[in-house]
Amino acid sequence: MPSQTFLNLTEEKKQNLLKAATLEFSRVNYNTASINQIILNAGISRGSFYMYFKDKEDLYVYIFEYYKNLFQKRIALLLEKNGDFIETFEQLFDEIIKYCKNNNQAYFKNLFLDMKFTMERKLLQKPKIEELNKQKKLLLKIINKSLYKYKTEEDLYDAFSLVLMITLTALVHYFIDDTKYQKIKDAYMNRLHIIKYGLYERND
Amino acid sequence: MPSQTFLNLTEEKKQNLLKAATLEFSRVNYNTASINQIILNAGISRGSFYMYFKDKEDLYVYIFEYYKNLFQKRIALLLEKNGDFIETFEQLFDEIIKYCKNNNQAYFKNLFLDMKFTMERKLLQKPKIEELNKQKKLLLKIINKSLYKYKTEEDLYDAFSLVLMITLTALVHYFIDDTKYQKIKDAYMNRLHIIKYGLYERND
DNA sequence: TTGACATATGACAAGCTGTCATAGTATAAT
DNA sequence: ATTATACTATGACAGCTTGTCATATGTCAA
Repeated sequence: MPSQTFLNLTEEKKQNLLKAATLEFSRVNYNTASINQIILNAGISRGSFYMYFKDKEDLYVYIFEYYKNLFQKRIALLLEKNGDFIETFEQLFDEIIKYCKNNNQAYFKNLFLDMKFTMERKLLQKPKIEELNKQKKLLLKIINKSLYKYKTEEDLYDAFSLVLMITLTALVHYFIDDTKYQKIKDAYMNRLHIIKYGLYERND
Repeated sequence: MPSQTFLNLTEEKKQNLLKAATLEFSRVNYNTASINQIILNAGISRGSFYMYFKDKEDLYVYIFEYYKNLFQKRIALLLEKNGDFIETFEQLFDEIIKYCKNNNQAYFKNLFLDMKFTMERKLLQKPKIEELNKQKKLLLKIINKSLYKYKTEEDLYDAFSLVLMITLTALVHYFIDDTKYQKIKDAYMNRLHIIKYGLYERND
């Protein structure tokens, strides 16, 4: 979380630092990214940086959260898709790829390659528990329960997070070898198909 | 890949270094782990270390591969499970947790928390392509195709990797809050259930 | 014993991070 | 207009990191 000092800064100054940081996180992966390089990019002093952010991770998460919120809002798409979250993710997959291609592609590439399994949880969570529950409730309200076998809220929410994870993995695959969109999309669709109708022949 | 120099070392010396490294990777996560600390633990000189391994990652991967191979061998369990890889993973999940609890638990905790989405691919791959294909072929030979809707090798292999991913995620969840085994196991089983029989009510 | 080769060493340069005493700037109050 | 107060900016610094390299030591064969 950035300090109040940072938040008080003029929009210009804030954007300047965030741009400088994004540039560095585009150049190399998270581990290799250097605060030295960021303050050089931004043209600010070492002391100032530590006035604004606790450390590199603090800054990284802040930028990450921005995009996270951006994509999270698009969950509104659920309404257009009649509460079918599988179809929703299917479209989001393409939207996200398109967005990443047009905005800081290199940044997103490093982001997805650095993406950890633990992130899935971060993506599902708003910082505060009340917020989380609110989001969860909203989601469960929008979801068209009649579509699915599993009716309890817990089951549906877990199914939702499963599809989120599959989507994330597909995005990561796409950014590993960014040439083969169609191949990755097909594999992604296959996985969704399994989720929809199951893998087993028999149906006991 | 360690140098020939390292491989030539006596078993004792090799184990000494690997133990020292595992100790450091147990103490802190990968990023924070320090080569300085490792050579201190091992009682060897800086120069020697770089004689053996290119850098920290090189060493980390080497240790990782050891356990990877260990668990990979247990895929033989498929035979006992009549070629049902879902049931196979179900049991492997418990075996792996048990193993980790009894061996370097802290190391595995950090390993799983650091686990990236890109790892899924590493886990599916043997270094050489011929080896990979051999493994893939073997797998497809063992798998009981009659169980599944999807019959082509590509589809089955992708389904396999999907279940692998779900298992990995469950393991990561377990190591995030290691108290709640039953809760994580239940969620894992739910996910496998979805994979088996599908999520949709209708079946078109 | 000598050479040739493999292995081990630690001082070193170059880089990094986080801190802190100091300096500067803005806003409010007298 | 001047002082007080609070906020903001600075860069030198200590203490850590890594990877390299000239040098030293060990080992085996001729």
